[in-house]
Amino acid sequence: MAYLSTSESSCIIYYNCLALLSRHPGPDVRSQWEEERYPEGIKWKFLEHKGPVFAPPYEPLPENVKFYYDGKVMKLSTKAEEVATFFAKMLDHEYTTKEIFRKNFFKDWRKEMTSEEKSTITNLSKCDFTHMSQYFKAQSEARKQMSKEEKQKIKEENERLLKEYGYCVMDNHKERIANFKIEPPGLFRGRGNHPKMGMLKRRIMPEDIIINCSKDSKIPPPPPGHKWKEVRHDNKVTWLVSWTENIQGSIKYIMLNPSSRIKGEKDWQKYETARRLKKCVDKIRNQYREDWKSKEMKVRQRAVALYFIDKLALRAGNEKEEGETADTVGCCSLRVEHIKLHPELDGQEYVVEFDFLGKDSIRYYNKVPVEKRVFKNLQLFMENKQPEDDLFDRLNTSILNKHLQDLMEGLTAKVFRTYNASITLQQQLKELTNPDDNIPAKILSYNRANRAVAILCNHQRAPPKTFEKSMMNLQSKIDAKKEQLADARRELKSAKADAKVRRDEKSKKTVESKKKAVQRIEEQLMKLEVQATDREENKQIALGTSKLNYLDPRISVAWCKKWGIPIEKIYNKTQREKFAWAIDMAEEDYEF
DNA sequence: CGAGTAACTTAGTAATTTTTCA
DNA sequence: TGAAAAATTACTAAGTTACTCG
Repeated sequence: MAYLSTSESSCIIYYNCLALLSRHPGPDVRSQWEEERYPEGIKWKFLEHKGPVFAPPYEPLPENVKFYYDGKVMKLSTKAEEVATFFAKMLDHEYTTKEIFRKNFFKDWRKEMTSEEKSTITNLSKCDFTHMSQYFKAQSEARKQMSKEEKQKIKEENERLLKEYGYCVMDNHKERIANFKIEPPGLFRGRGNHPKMGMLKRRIMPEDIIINCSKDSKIPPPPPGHKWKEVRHDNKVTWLVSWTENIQGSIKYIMLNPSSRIKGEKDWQKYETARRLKKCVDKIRNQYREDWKSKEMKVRQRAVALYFIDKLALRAGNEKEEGETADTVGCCSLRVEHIKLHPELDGQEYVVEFDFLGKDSIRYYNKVPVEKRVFKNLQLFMENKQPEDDLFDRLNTSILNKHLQDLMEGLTAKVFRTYNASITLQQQLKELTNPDDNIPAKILSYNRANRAVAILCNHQRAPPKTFEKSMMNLQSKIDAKKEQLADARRELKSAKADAKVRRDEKSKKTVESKKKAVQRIEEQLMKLEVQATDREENKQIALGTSKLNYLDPRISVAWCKKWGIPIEKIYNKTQREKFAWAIDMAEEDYEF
């Protein structure tokens, strides 16, 4: 598309044109869309939706499902029973064995009890939820055993819900909503060692809900007998619905799907900012290397932190309120206890050993050789400090981001992650793609490039429970295929011998077809082996997060075009929807 | 500044659906 | 054709960043 420029200022126009072209172009396309270059901060002009879908009401257990306290049957009040079922449903989970979880749960559960229940039920260990738990297991089993028709009915009901509540209209477009269902009540499951795990997540009522839509839209009615907390018309924000959650007191939102115009444009902008960083990253690197020598402690700390963020793709690391969340850190919040300095380690000089829990309590462990000056600075920062003291005591994310803003408009710490991820993919693809490879081998190269990024960003996953088994299955498949290949080769050989003797057309044909068979099997074997390699290398690494959030999709699209790889091999349906803008726009010569 | 809040992006895991293969 | 495995989607927690207010 010739009119597509990659400059940021034309993003909005481009996207709107694209959206229109691919949807239903009206007669006055241009003027209509050019109007939509909103003034500062305005996100939309028209917004209409149906409001959220609430969690289904609690259905009390059948009479024959019992709860036992201290060995004796006890009938619970509806409210207490509901909370008890939350615990019962998690009985098989490790959570329910954790002291903090049990303590928090019991405290919140007691709040829901009648005074009578409260005086009887004083010890969680005397509570027997096993019958309830069995009942739920049977229920889920029964759900699996449902007939085709019953399943179909449920599916249709879900589709109806989606059709009715899953879409909104924002400025002439019907857009998919990401999370139109309100989170149901349950027990809070934090990640890692969360001090609030097990607390009761209360049921959200219409009275908790703030609706955001335009004044001239049809305002969604609250459920009968209820009222919204508030209806507002704020077009400086993108959310449709919000409520305050009771565990951390934070606000939750209903927003649009990543395929929507508003999210797509923002995503595009993000990558354009990262590309602007590409242009000045050398200058910035020289600058922070100079700053390592600064007389000012604050400047030195800032420069070393920025070096880590750039080199290791660490997150900014905001301060967190102690006791409110799991103890995790990012760059600016690193403590002395999180790094070890090795003047020499395994033949390398000036090695820094990192060991800390990052976002989602995922462990970051890395031994990194650094420049001497960085090393000396770190020694300085750690002087006279306790393990639990901040490494960068003169620095926080606000100071760092203010500095970055001065270096480049729109630059913040997270832009470095985006930049380094995308540039790494591009460079790895160049390095790893072998033009002579077939498609599966090229895709392996792509996955390896993707993997390099995931490793850089420390995107981990728990190894799948069935990993070992599935590897073994694959290996036996490979072995079987090898045997099949040996057989086919033998057959080919004898056919050749036969043809030599007979010298007729028919036996020649047989040779040809046997040759083809061998080739086919060789290819199949190769595909299996590639698959095995790929899977093994992926054991603990999650590719999805970087693909979805850090890699400029135009790099991948261009790579597919260049090597004739169908885009479906790289992006599934959801991903193609999210990256529709990139798929239409990037040509094979696209450079990040 | 420093604390607090709002808005939005990024994240791993659980649940569900689709595909594969005996 | 149905069970197992793989792929996808749903879910919601946990980050970052900008901004306000005293």
